[in-house]
Amino acid sequence: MATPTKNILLDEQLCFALYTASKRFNRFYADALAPFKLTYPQYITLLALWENSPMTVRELGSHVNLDSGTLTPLLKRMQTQGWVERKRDENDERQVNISLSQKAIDAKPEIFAHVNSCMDLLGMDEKTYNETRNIVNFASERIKAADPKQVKFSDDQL
Amino acid sequence: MATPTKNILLDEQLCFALYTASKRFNRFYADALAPFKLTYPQYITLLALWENSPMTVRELGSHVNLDSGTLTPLLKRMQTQGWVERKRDENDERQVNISLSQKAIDAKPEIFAHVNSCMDLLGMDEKTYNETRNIVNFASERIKAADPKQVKFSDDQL
DNA sequence: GGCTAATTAATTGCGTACAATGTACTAGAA
DNA sequence: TTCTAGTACATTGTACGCAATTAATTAGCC
Repeated sequence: MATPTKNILLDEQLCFALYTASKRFNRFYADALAPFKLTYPQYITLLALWENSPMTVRELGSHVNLDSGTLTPLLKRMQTQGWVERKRDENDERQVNISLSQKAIDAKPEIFAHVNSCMDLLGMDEKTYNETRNIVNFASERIKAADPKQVKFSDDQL
Repeated sequence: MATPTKNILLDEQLCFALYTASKRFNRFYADALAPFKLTYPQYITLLALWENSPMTVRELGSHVNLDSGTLTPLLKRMQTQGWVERKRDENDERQVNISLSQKAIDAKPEIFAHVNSCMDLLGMDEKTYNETRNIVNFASERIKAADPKQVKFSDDQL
């Protein structure tokens, strides 16, 4: 006889926990970043650029795990709002270099200070925060490595 | 003097870890659910309905943490594909009752079995899986409780 | 009953996500 | 040099996610 189908409850799912937590953080940052009119993906784009600017769209995408289909319109909006500049590379015209605007450079301390103030609301000490992140990253690596396409559909018959 | 602005590195952020893990799980499930032509939000909608059907759009939304702006088009697509039925309540015509189709009831064991097979790929034992979920949920509750809107923008001057 | 406030979905508009495709460009082989 | 891959970005199409608005209905109050 087939293995009895284990029931799957929504609230017991790790994926649902991550999905929900990610959405909540998204809303949290939407509020925290509202004074600067930045969205969360725009904020992480700035974080990446503050660490290293300029970068090509490709380099940027590898840091924030987004492809050009997402980044191109996002960066155009950020350009319109004066956060970044987009310049096609003179040597290799396939590439577009993304650099921080003066506004973004100037706003960095202010944004950091405000975001840090908001983070204090979480009431998580540094140890808990770091442990949580490490555990999430551990699971994340496992998910990344797994490839469901290799699971034969007939496996349900086991 | 002002508190020195602590630097914020992308890879050290809990939010980024959750954001990335959530996207990876999304892709994981996109592959795992491909044989059934279901997306991840559609799958959690089915999970909720398998636990309790029918439900109104509002009840369903409170289980999966989505509002009608997301659910209405999602449910219409699921109706088109034969997973659910949508019927306006006869007593209170403001409400729409969502119920499982026979197809969804019949497919449950098959979907559970296949998803469980895919989950085995993660190579996480039950203890690790549950601990990870509990830690994520703990952080999630903290995020939910925090309200950045109450942080005065002048806090950066501290 | 008739008026008003609250409730519930649906709609609209904007911003991601990402697969698939298109286009411009570069570089290496014949 | 011409052909051919390969690379990098842009575009298109589909599907969320959610705030804000609208529309329909119900319920409370006089």
